[in-house]
Amino acid sequence: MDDVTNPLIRKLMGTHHLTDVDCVVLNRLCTPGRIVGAGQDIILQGDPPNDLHLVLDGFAHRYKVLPDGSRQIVGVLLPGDFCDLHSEVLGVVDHSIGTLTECVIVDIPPVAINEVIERSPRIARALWWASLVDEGTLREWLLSLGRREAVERLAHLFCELRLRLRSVGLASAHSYGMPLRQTDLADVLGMTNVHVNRSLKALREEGLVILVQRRLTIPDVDRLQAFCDFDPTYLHLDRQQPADGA
Amino acid sequence: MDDVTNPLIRKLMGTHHLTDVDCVVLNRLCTPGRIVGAGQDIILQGDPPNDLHLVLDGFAHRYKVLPDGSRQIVGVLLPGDFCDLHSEVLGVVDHSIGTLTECVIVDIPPVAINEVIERSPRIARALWWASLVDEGTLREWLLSLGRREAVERLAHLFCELRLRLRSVGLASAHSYGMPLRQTDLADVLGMTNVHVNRSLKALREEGLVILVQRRLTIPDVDRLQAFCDFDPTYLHLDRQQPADGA
DNA sequence: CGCTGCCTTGACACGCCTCAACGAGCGTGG
DNA sequence: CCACGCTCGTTGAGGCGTGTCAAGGCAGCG
Repeated sequence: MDDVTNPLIRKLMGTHHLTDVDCVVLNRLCTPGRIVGAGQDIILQGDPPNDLHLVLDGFAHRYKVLPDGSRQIVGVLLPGDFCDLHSEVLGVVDHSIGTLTECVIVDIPPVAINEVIERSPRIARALWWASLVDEGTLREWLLSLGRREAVERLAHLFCELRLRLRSVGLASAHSYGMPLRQTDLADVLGMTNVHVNRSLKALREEGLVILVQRRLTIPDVDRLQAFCDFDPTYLHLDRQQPADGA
Repeated sequence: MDDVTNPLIRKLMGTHHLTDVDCVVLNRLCTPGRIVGAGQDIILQGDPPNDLHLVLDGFAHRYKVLPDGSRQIVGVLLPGDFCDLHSEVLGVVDHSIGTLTECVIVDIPPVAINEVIERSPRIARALWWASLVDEGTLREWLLSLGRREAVERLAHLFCELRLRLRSVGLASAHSYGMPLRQTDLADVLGMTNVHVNRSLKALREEGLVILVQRRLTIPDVDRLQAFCDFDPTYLHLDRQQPADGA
């Protein structure tokens, strides 16, 4: 039984081998977390690159807005997820990041990350992996938005969140806390809150999900996954081959 | 006048400083290109990681398919674009890659890339940048699919391709070769070929684009960009700060 | 000459959006 | 203690955007 409370370490160790020293280093990286209230922005589109940010607790989101005010969420950030591992290389960030619930956020100066990466090739590789998984998730979302119907999109998202939350110990086999409001779900799935409501109703009436009091329960995971054709490959949660020493 | 014919180098030099040696190294990396016919697959979903692939000429695409046979294109690969810089880290690839037109493809063994990256921090950074731009493009596409109407999506794609092709010298200010068929456009934009046809007609009748004989002309770029609210920031085509030596 | 691939157009159906109203829960203040 | 306002969820009616199905046109090509 490992008493890992740091979600980043927990996530990475699910697929990668890390030494005790690696864990200490990562833990130190995550030390001073600050609390950010729900619905606050952490980074605004157009900001110059600055400290990196890591979610230690709570739900956050990447989003873009159109001039007419409509919002599209292009990423849901869970505990253990980096917000902007890339901003230093890209320069001006091209999307905003904000909290969905109250969060614990760590601000990390770029130099600190660079040091860690240079010292431990294992951590470097694991972080690279995490960033590539994020990219793979974007591709899967694109498939959902382009080719799946509303009900399936919703079911697919629920399946994804279940696995991602499990990988940081925040979901049991059949249920997890789901703090997103229907409006948030709508902005993730490219639809309206009204239609999210109806789709949710459809899933409920099929007995596929139960969502009460911000807690989602999936009575029969296999059935839900079959319903929306969920294939978890894109999350790459299976253990990686040990990297041959650099 | 630089006689750079290698699209990868041309793309990277648009935003990054590379030394002459860097260019020689990159050129050597791209040497034996092979011709692949139109409509061929280069990588299939589920393949184990193998050589990396780079497009030297022609149009290729990343795509995913659903069990019902519908296809979603999750990336258009132009000359100078890597297909799978990431496959080694992720393991099993989670999407397929195929050609849209006849292409020249280079197969690069992972070790060769690693060597290059280790020797030149400038190249390493430029390649990292390229990979992050791809990710930013995914986010912008997600915004399009989720929150823009069909006509705007189409116009937005045309604007994006114009800039990306310009960065490798394959587009003039107002026009470029556009080999995608309407079915391909449909699979990029998450719609049907019939509706692509109608949207194209709408753009044509507005005088916003002219598409004849696989060549796209944009009479008034500003007007088209305004029409679909195109903001090129996400392509990060502006010159990067010189990286401070690692 | 008749394929075949791609574009084009029309009629109709359906998924999802819009607008609008109402209800439940909850903190706040009189 | 209850009225009040607020946020969020729920539901209905009607309309629009896009999909589906089907037919025909045009160019390239064996």
